Amino acid sequence: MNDTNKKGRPRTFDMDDALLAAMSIFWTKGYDGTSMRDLTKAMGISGPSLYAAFGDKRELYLKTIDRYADVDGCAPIIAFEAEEDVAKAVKGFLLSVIHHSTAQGDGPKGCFLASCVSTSVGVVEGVAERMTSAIEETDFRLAKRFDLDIQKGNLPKGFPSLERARLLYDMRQGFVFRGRAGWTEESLLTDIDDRVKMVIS
Amino acid sequence: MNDTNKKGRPRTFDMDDALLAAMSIFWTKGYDGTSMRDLTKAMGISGPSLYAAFGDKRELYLKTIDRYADVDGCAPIIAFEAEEDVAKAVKGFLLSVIHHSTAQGDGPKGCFLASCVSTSVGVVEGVAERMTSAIEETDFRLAKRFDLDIQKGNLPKGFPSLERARLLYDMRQGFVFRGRAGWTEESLLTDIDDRVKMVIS
DNA sequence: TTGTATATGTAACGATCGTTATATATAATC
DNA sequence: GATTATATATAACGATCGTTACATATACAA
Repeated sequence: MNDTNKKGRPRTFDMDDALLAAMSIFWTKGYDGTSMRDLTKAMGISGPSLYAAFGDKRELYLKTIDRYADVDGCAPIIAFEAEEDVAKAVKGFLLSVIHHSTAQGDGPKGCFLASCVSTSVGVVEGVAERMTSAIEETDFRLAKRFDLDIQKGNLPKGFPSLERARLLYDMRQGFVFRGRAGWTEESLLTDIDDRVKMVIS
Repeated sequence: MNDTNKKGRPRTFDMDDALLAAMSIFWTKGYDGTSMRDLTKAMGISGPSLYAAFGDKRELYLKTIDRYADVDGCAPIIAFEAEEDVAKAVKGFLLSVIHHSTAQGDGPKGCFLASCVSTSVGVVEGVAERMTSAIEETDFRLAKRFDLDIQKGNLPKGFPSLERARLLYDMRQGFVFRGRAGWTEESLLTDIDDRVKMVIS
C-alpha cells in the first residue's frame, strides 16, 4: 500500500508538515484559544481538507500530542543527553529551558506538554491520560541518563536518579511558568549554578 | 459616601461574593474557557448587572486577579507562615500545595496565578504585568520568613533566603503541573522529605 | 472514454460567543 | 405624589465558533 499508488485525487499538502504547523499554533495559543481559522491558515489548507485528513479539532489536537511524543524530544532534553559531563548536562538542560521560556518571536514559548496540561486537561477528553504517561516517560528518560553516570562512576552508587529527574523536571516547570509570566532570561539565570548542585549532589 | 445612602435601586447581590464566584470559575476553566453564561450563572446575576458592576469580561478578570492579590494569600502560604518550625513549615507548604493540586471536587485545583499565567498571558491585556509583580511579591514573602528564621538562629547566617524562596515556589509549579496532569496525591508525596532538606540546607 | 474514489474550494449551517437596547422595578430626593 | 437615578430582566444584536453540504477537480481502474 504505497501512498503514491492509491486512487483518487492526491493530497496537495504534506500531512506531517501540516501537523507540525497545527502543533505550533496549539502550543502558543492553547486549545480554546486556537480557532479553526487559525489552524487552516497556519496549515495552509481549507477546512474540509483538515477534517478529511485529521478529523475534528479535538482529534487533530490529540494527533499533535502523539506526534510530539514520537519526536526525539524537546531541545532541553536533547541538550541534556548530548553533553558528556553530568554537571554541564544539567546546566545545559536548564539553560535551554530558560532560553526557550523567554525567547521572543522564534516559535512558541515554554513546553508543549505544559501548554497542553494547562489549557486542555479537563476540557479535551483524552488529554489527561496522554499527559500522565508523557511526563512519566520524560522522568524516566532523564533518570536513565543519571543511571548511566552511576555506572560510569560519575555519580555515587546510591544516587536517587528518578527523584532527581523529577526535581529537574519540576524546576523546568518553574522556569516555564516565570518565563510566560514575563521574567527575562537574565533574571532566571541567577540561581542556576546552585540549582545544578542540588540536582546532582 | 455610604453605600446605603445612595440614590437609585439598590444592588441585590454582594459584589465581593460575586467577584469570588467569578474567580473560582476563571480558576477552573481559564479565561477563554469561561463563558459569560458560566459567569452569570455562578455569580447569580444577569448579564447587564455584571456589565454595570464590573465592566466587560476582561475587566472582570483583572478585578479577580487584583482581588486575589489583596487577599491574605493561598492556603500553602498561610500554612507556611503559621508553622513555627522552619522545616515543618516548608513541609507544610508542600503538603498543602500537593493536596490542593490533586484534591477532587472541593473548589478549583492548583494555583490561581498558575491558571492566569497559562491561560491569559498574551491573550488578555494587562495580565502580564500583574503576574510578574504578583509572583515577585510571593517570592519576597516566602523569603521574609526565612530571613526571620536567620535572625532567630534557626537558619545559618549566610542562608540564601530569596534563592530558596524561588526554589520553593518553583517546586510548587512542578506539583501543580503534575497534579493537573493527573498525578495522585500519594505519588507526589514520595520525595517531599528530600525536597524539604534541599530548601532549608 | 467511462466509472470510481479521493481531495479541494466555496459557501453556508446552527450554536454559542461577548455585548447591549429596551423596558421595567425600586430606591432616594424634591 | 412627582422626579431622578440606579439595578434588574428579557430579548436580541452582530461576530465568530466548529462543522458540513455541495459542486468541482484530479487521480486510478475498467
